[in-house]
Amino acid sequence: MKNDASFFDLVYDVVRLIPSGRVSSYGAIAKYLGTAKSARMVGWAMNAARALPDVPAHRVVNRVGLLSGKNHFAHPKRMQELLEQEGVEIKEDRVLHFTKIFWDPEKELSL
DNA sequence: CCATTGACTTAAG
DNA sequence: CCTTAAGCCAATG
Repeated sequence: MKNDASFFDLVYDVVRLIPSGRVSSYGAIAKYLGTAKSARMVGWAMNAARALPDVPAHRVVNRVGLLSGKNHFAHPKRMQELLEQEGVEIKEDRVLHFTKIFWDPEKELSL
């Protein structure tokens, strides 16, 4: 059996766990995976995640709640719309109440 | 193999 | 939270 637990697969696994109406950050996910300094790699993984329907990449934003990845979606507005559909308020491409709806895998999963 | 790039983060101002 | 600078690591050319 080949456990091809690639970095990407691990990222997908965490991102899939993000509940609706919540958002997480690349750094938080990276840290959870043990590669805290490779937050960029999480973004890179997300780039590949576009092909995967199970990976809600729109719930992953940067550390200040900025929709840094919106430009990589089908349409730049897509990410904001998806988040708003889940009850996340967006203003100027930024998540409102970011600290409140922020979902940290290290905290939420280790409780 | 070396250079560039990127959906980031942190530190300092 | 804004800007500038530097660090980080994998993929891509």
